[in-house]
Amino acid sequence: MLQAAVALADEVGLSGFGMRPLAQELGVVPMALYKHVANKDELLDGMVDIVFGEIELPEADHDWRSTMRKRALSTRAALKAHPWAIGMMESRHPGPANLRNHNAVMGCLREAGFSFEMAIHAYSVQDAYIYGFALQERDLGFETPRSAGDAARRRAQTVDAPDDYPYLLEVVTRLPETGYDPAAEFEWGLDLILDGLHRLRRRD
Amino acid sequence: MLQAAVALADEVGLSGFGMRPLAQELGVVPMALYKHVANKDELLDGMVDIVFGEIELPEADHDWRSTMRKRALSTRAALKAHPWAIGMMESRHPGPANLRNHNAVMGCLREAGFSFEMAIHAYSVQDAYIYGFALQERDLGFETPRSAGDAARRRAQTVDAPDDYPYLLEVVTRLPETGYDPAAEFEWGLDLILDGLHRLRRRD
DNA sequence: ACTATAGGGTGTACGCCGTACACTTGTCAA
DNA sequence: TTGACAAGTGTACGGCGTACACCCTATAGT
Repeated sequence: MLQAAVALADEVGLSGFGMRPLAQELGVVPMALYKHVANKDELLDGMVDIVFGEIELPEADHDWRSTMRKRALSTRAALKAHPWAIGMMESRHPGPANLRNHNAVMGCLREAGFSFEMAIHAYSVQDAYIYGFALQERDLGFETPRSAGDAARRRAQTVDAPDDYPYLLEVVTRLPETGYDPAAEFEWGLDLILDGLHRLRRRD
Repeated sequence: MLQAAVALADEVGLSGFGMRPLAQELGVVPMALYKHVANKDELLDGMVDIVFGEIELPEADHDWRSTMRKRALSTRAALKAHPWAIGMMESRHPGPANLRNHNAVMGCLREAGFSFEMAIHAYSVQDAYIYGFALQERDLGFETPRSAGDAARRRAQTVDAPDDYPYLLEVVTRLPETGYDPAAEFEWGLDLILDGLHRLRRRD
């Protein structure tokens, strides 16, 4: 049932998702769902934990940097597959997959020699970047290099007086040419952050 | 009317916000609102642009780094005052304040000598971090040092088997002691990113 | 073999939501 | 005086989450 709920939300988005559509999908009357979950909120909790379960757990036998890098890419992949989850990953009652994930990430940093304060800093900046990037990617519609250009052009056409915004104009004209690649963009920022953490850590 | 809508959303949150409550607040019947906006979506567009309007515009006469730092702090402040806007800043039809803001940020970077590609990178990583941090701050309930500790403790109590998650346990026990300060945390990550950009820029 | 129990599905109904559509009212220009 | 137009009103429809009472069926205990 949770699987069906996730699949439905993937298809129709968060706004189209609900108890009644889900019931229909399962060939059942809406109230039947309430035999398995207390309410819609609890259902969403379970769905978010499924998404957490799709994120690769950090493994202990690599260096912290490549481990963190892998889990960042994996997290982005999960959020890309389930865009409806982006705003809910940290806001809901945490499930077991959520706890395992956070525990493993924190464990990776601490075992790598990060001080407690430093580990908190590192965790915070990485997660903020990952979630924020996923949010932008979803909202701006920059899915692929091609669609990024299309989205940029579409935005440009809705602007009344483009000449008032010369720098924006440059973006929407040059971005399609240069072939913006969201995956590469994500890794660029991620590496900038990991570089920064690497440098600061050596100073301990 | 837009002002009233923003104020109401600030009070009751996005879930409690709607045409009917807003109409009641204004002492008017719900359908009266539709003389001023086409629908709820357009209303939200306007509200988001008000939030954009509260973000200080970068000024041209400072160096790029302190300018970007100021606008990041200002953006966080606006998002903190209007948490309901966090997931909507880049997803809706852009209004004039939005365009002015993006144009000014891009202009600051380009005038400071960033190449086009580099400016895109810099913009992307900064905005992802700002929006992501705001999202986490809202969802985790880390408003002040004190409430951050409370939130951590509360989370800890809802976990079934805390001993399975030793590193998580360390977080929820030590965070309240160390006096986690979200504002300081935000600036820590922001400076890490700005440092990275500064270093990369010199290499051009 | 008979019955009690419980887990899952059903049907109805209530109060929310956004909003389409037809109507009234107040104001000001021609 | 009249006509147009901006602003507010009332009713109604279809969708939502879900409370509550009911039913069916499979199993367990006697």
